[in-house]
Amino acid sequence: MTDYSTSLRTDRCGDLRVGDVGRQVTLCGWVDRRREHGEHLAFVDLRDRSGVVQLVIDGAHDLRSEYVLQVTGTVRERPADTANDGLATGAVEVDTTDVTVLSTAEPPPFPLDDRIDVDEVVRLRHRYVDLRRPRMQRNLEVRARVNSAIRQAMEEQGFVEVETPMLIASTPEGARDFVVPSRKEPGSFYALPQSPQIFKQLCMVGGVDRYYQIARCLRDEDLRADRQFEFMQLDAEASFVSQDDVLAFISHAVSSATEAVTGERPGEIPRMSWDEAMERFGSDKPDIRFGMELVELTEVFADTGFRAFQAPCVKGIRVPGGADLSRNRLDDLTEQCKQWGAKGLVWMKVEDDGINSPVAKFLSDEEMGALRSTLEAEIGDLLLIVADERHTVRHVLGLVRLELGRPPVTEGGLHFLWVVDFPLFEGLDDTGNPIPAHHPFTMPHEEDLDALERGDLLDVRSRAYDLVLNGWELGSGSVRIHRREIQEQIFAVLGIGAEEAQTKFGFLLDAFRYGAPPHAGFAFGMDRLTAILAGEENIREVIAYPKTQSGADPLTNAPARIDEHHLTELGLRILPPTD
RNA sequence: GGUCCUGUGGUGCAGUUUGGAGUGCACGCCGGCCUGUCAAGCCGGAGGUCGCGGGUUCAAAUCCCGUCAGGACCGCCA
Repeated sequence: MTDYSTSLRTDRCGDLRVGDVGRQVTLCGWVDRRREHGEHLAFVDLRDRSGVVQLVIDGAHDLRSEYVLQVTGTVRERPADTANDGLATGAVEVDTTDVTVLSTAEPPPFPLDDRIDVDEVVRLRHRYVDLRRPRMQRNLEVRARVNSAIRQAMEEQGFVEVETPMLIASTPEGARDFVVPSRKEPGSFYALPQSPQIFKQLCMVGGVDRYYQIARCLRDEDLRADRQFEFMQLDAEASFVSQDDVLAFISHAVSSATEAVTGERPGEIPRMSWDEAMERFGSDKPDIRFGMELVELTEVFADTGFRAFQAPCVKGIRVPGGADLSRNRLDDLTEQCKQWGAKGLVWMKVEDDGINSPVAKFLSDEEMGALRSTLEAEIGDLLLIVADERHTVRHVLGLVRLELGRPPVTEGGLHFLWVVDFPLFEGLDDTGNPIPAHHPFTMPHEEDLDALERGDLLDVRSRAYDLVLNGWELGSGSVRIHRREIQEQIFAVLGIGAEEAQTKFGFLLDAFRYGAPPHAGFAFGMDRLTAILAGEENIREVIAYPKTQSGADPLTNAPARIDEHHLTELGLRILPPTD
């Protein structure tokens, strides 16, 4: 039990219980609420990180909201019928004899009440006030507990924490780098790390056979509910291991973090192949908390006369009870599907007297029957069908499924999932070169080395894997290539020549010449894991000082201009805006 | 780069569809009353560039155009 007493206080407000009755205590905290009954009786809820306790004050005091107080008094049991069951300290109160105002305060810019959703930019501008709210206190605590549990879990498994630099050389692949100008070498720039990827692989060559780091990563890409410019990853890498070993290490870590927050350890995390995830859920990060899976209909319409269904792939989803969606909503949904890349969306309402759909007249009775039985349609359901190239159908229906079925973050439990057997390449670019799905050091699946040899590149799976939680991609990893000839083969199919490879990745390739162990690793986003465990839809809620969607910080007004002489020193000049 | 939603006293909202005086609700704030409240209660009061700019109109929070800010999403994030 931590001792929270200090020179200024004996106890924390929220810790007082019936067992403390009779004790004289000194407390420090903020005025949460006041209930004044004239000159001779006032109730003041005093709040600190631990919670609130009711002070009973006799005599006049000018105590306003958010004043910081030090009070001394005696803990006593509340009179009969005045206990507050809704409060942890509700059985007691402090009969206050001394009150010292440590700080006065202006009225807060917004109510410190978790029941009211205040505009986020107002909260961020006064984040120091926002952080006093129980919700934020709790989220920061959840975050700290997750961090601690992850560290402990990695260390239990023999991982060594190694710190890697923030000022590094820009690497050409991947996300847009944040850059930092060099003063000593004007015109040259450092990049801030998108991840410690190369450093951790160098650690493997360096004999650190189990590396981990809770690392800050920075990517200059557009922000989202689950993405900030800077974010924290558990980054890990191990030597002399297989994919299964890595999955076990990371499963242990996320299970420990989950247990630390919820008190319950999740069972073994199931695995699903990338192909199955795409076929059944239309996503490589399937949210398996709910059904509405994608159902294959290509065969049903193999000989159809309906032109819109004469496509390489037809799939549908059944929305239980969705027949009451309005025509407007369906039109919006159809429009959205077009924006997502489909030619259109076919909807059918299953009603008492048959199928209600604008396209029903184009389909034969056999097709209708087969459709209903394949989708297991029941009266009151809505059926949504997309026909197109297979990847488009999966993608669009996957988004439709989430749009219509995704539960709130706090519902449906915690469903971790390993997605394995990713393709090595996700397609071909305009010049016919394959696009690596992961990074170019990802080991091809050993069973698919023949296909790689033959040049059937899109059939080659990789030893890459993702960890998914409730439809959020927590992170990804892979077995790395440590053999020179396979690396050269990959570079060759990627169209990267020996010289280019040397320029881009020279120091890693050089390192590999000095004895590279087989190794594999993983990294996952701590903010995302923490948000879901805290029941938040948005990682900003678990970050003390986040940025808005445009990348600004309303608290400090970053980003900001810098002085001319500062620019000059760095050899920089700002161009006029172009438009 | 794109689609959609939001912007009204300190805070949360209604009002915008169908133009007619800044019209309303709740919280907070200020003052008064109040000895068992706990989202205390009662009485009174203050507080507004309806995000900003332009247009239409006799008249704009309301309609139109532009712009800024915030949010959700697509693209992007090897």
